[in-house]
Amino acid sequence: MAIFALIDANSFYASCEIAFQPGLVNRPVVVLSNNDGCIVAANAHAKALNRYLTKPLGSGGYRAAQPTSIMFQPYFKVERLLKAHKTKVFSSNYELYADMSQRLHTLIGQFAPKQEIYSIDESFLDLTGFEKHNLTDYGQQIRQTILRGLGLPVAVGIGHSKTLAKLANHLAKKGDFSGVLDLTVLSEPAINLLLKNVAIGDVWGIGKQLRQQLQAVGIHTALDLKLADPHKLSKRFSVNILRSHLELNHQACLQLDEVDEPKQQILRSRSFGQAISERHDLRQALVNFASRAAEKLRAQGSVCQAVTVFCTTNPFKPEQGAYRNSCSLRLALATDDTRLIAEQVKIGVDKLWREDFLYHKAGVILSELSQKSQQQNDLFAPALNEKSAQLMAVMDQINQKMGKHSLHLASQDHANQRWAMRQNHHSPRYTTNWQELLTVS
DNA sequence: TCTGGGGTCCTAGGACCC
DNA sequence: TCTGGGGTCCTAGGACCC
Repeated sequence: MAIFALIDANSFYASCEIAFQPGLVNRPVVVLSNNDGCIVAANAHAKALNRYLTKPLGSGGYRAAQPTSIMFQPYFKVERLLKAHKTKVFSSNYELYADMSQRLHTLIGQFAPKQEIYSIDESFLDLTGFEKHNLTDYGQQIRQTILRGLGLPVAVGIGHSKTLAKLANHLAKKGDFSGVLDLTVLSEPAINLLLKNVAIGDVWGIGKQLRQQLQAVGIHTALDLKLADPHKLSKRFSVNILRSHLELNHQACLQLDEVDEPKQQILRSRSFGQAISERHDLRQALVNFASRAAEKLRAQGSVCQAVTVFCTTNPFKPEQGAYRNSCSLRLALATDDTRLIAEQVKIGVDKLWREDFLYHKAGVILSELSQKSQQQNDLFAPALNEKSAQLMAVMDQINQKMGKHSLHLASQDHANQRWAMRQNHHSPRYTTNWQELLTVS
């Protein structure tokens, strides 16, 4: 029988910050999204502040106020609460988190021949054939290695399917298991007892909508889904639910995905630090996004044939006027040249632009991607330009060596960006920038 | 004043074909 | 007068994930 492990860092972004400022370990710590918009990571001390929050009553007043979570709360709404409890607040420092993530996955990978890097802070391992080891001890070894090597706390969940490994990981974080839970050695009644206490919405793949639909047919816990009649499930729901049902019954439907497939679309979007009211600024912002997207495109060796541009006003301020629109453009020949993509973006901006709106967010999507190495010339399109490839390669090299945006298009106008992100609580890039190394006094 | 960003997969429905 | 049915492909939108 297959055995999967899921290793997952506890509140990863917050833990990365604490790793470099260990004095914070007993204080609430939160990390904010771009623009210091809302809370995207919180350590246990910060999550404990949940008890001070309650959801407002529904408009009918019939629903009881429920405690809610500080996760994903807009920062300005909880700023006072956080301050009152001496919370350390960080803007997101993705350069640091990405570097820590690489180190984390490298360490995890040493514990099994097959690894799937599932997200910035999660890896699956294939532990099939490791049955003769004590896998709980093995999980503890993984935890110790990562704690010693990176100062990051992780939890380890083990089961006969990915869904069960996820679920075990979820339970391992909760307390009674010292960070490691191996379901493969538990009896069926013992497992069922655990599943009975997992809400259906906490099962991997069940979001808000499906949770409500499942609850409506009497499925409230992971155990309910495990014991449900598969025929009834497949009549009423999509194949995903049936798959979850099987996976909860120890039948692995999802395999380990070892190879890192190239992305099928590349998206770069941002909310602006300050709303945009001039076409020139929107164009400048979108050309900047296009430039970053094109870098990512080249980094995975792809070319794109479609460019989509979108923009929207602030959905939280409809009184300022609401407008959102998008525009897709196709290129005659797929490309990875920043200049050609930027050209399309400018055309898109002119199509989308309406006077008298305050633009709050915009983005660029590159799609219809294919591998550059397999690209064919089109009889009716301009021939592939070798100089373009050389120029882009030089641009990428210089920017990698000298820092982002060292070399950019004039229309990006890098010194003068009124719409740039707000980031008032940024920590140093300890591991990726010589100017920002940790100093020890 | 201040509300994130980047992805994948699935499905329904329309266009089109024979 | 009577006006089918089945298949494929594509796209938009919804739902989910972290």
